[in-house]
Order: sequence, then C-alpha cells, then structure tokens
Amino acid sequence: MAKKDVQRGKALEKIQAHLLETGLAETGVRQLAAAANISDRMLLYYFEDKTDVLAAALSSISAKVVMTLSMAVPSDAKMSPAELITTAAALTRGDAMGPEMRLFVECVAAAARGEAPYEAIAKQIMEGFLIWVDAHLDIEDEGERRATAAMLLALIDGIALLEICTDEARGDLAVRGATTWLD
Amino acid sequence: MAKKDVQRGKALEKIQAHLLETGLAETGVRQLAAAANISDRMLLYYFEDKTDVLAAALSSISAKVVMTLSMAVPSDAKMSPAELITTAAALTRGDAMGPEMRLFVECVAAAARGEAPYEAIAKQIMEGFLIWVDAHLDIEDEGERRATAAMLLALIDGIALLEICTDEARGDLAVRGATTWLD
DNA sequence: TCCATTTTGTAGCACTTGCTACATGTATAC
DNA sequence: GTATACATGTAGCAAGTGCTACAAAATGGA
Repeated sequence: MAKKDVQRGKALEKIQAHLLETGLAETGVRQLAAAANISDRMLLYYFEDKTDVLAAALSSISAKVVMTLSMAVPSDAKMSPAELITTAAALTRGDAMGPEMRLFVECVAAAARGEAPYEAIAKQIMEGFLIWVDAHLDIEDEGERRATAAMLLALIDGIALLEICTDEARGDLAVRGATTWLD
Repeated sequence: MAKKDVQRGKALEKIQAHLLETGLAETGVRQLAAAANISDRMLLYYFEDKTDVLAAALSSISAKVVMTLSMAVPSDAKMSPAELITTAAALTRGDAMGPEMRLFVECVAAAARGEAPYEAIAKQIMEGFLIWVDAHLDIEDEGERRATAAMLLALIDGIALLEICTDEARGDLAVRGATTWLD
C-alpha cells in the first residue's frame, strides 16, 4: 500500500511539471502517463480516473502558487494599490510564475465550459489571490478595500491575458499605466 | 456555385450562434454540422476543413464585436478612464456581450496552447478592443494614453475572467473599485 | 435531349479517447 | 512453503475524431 502512494506521488510531481510546460493541451491519459514515465495502465492504477489525476495535479500547483505569494511578502506588509500592482506584477510575470498564470487562464477557460475539475481549481486560485491582495492593501475601510482588491485582482489577471495573446511589451505598458493611475 | 456559397453562409450563421451558446466545448465536425442542421459531409463540402469552419465563424463574431463597440459610442467621444471603464463594463458585461466575452477567453486559452485558428482570432479581438479604448481616451500625451489604454484593456478582460470563475457580484465590486481609483 | 458539373448521401478508414478484463509477476504474512 | 494481497504488463473494447472514396441524384447549358 505504501509503495502505491509513493509512486503516485512521484507521478504527480512529474505530471505537474508537464502541465506547467505544456498547459492543458496534452492531457490524455496516455500523454500524462508518458510524462510521468509510466504506463497508462499504472496511471489509472494510482488514480481513480483522468479527472482525479488532473484535479490532484492542479490543486497541488494552486497550493504552491498561494504559498509562493505569501512567502514573497511579509504577512504584515501593507501597500498602496500602485505598490501592490508592482509587487504582484513582478511575481506573476516572467519565468517565475509565468507558466502558472498561463495554466490558470486555461483552467478558467475550461471552467467556463463547465468541465469537470477545472471550475473548482480556477475558483480556488482566484480566491487565494484575492485574499492575498486584500491582506496587503493599506486601506482602512473594508468596503473600499474589498472593491479595490477585486479591481486589482482583475487587473493582474487581465495583464496575464494581455500578455498571452499579444506580447510582454503590452504587459509592461499596462503595468506602467496602472502604477500612474493607482498612486 | 452560387448555391454552395449561400448554404455556406447559412451554416456559418448557425454555427456562430452555436459557438456563442456553447463556447468551444462542442467543436467536433459532427457537432458543428448538427448545429447547422446539415450533415458533416456537407459541412466539409462548404468548408475546407474544421479549422476553416472555426476561423470563419470566430472571425465573423470578432468583427461583430468590434462593430458593436464602435456603434455604441460616438466616434469622437472622449472620456476619462473612469467613464470609459463604466461604459465598457456596461457593454461587455451582462447578456449583450457576455457570451462573446466568454468565447473570447476560451479563444485566448486555446491560443495559449498554440492551437490553429485561435491565436489570430484572440489577437484580433484584443487589438480591436485596444484601438477602441485608445480612441476614446481623453488624454493628450500619446505615451500616457497608450499606457492607460493597455491598463484599461487588461482591466476589462480581467473583470470578464473574474466573473467567469466567481460571480457577477465580484465583477460589480471590481468595476466600483476601478471607478473610484481611476477618477 | 444529352452531357458535364455541382450537390448530396452512404459508408467507412485510420486514428485517438478513456477505461478495463485478464493474466502474470512479486512481496508479505502466517 | 503456501496463501493472500498487491503490483504491473498485454491486449483490447466501444465510442469518438477528422476526413474521404464512391456513387447517386440534381442541376444547368448546348
């Protein structure tokens, strides 16, 4: 029994790396199994079914994202919207979390069409982000803070979207625009 | 020859409606054909292949989106960022353009994984939006206007994303946050 | 009318999909 | 050692994929 769990864990890690590399394009059981260096037969021995594999992998990635965010900034740090956007942009853009953001967008899209594990995952990441933003906003009034947090979250996600289908320069531009206006 | 084109046009319109209803979830040739009330054999008689069908349908939808945007606002109207966000939110959210926005997000996600017709379409819609935003921004300095436009575009897209995977209330909140800060 | 072209249906191919039945190997408990 | 549970390979199924070959029908021009 122990061995199964260990092997399952190893497979899961390789599959996470695979998803971060290739997105949701290659998520067939045979492809996932190949990424984990095992047979599809074994993949479905370690996991209930394909949905179970994806849910586990994506959930783990989402947890790491939230962890990364909270580790990167002292938990009691409070910032202005402009500072927060700058910080968030530095974290989410570029190589560090770029793949995660792309994967996240694909999850949202998959969630939009109601596919099985994606809806929950997309929501999970979104909420995690929102809590992080809210927690570091230097705004007393709760109503205003929540509205600002929602706006900043949308902005961060939107910049990711913008970069996916145009280029990095557009992202830079958007960040610059945000910092000037949100000061 | 004429008949083929006419039938092709009819099929195309039904397929557009189908895509707006169901997103990119049901894009098999048989499913697209069913949506157009023809046999798959005929669909591939009217169009080169599946990619051709989707490219034609999505391209047409994207053109309509751009048209809707430009029709909704006088071409010489200039607005502050806050006014523009309010206007854009009113247009893109809700029943009027909601389906289009959802479809757009799915296109971006598909583009992220490099699938055939989606990359071009996503870019096309994004650029159309950007031009529209830029054209109605009441900002003299070109550099500042372009940065602000990119930021607003990201914000609009981000709000769409936010609404897809949480709910409408979050979108409201984000719009409120945006209008207070961008004034 | 006859011929050529366009339009349409039937059937199917080669491939991928998620998943499973069955058998065999291997380790562990007694 | 033998029984029992776990682990893993081989093979394959039923359904779905995009697409096409072939032939019959409809259409139009001479």
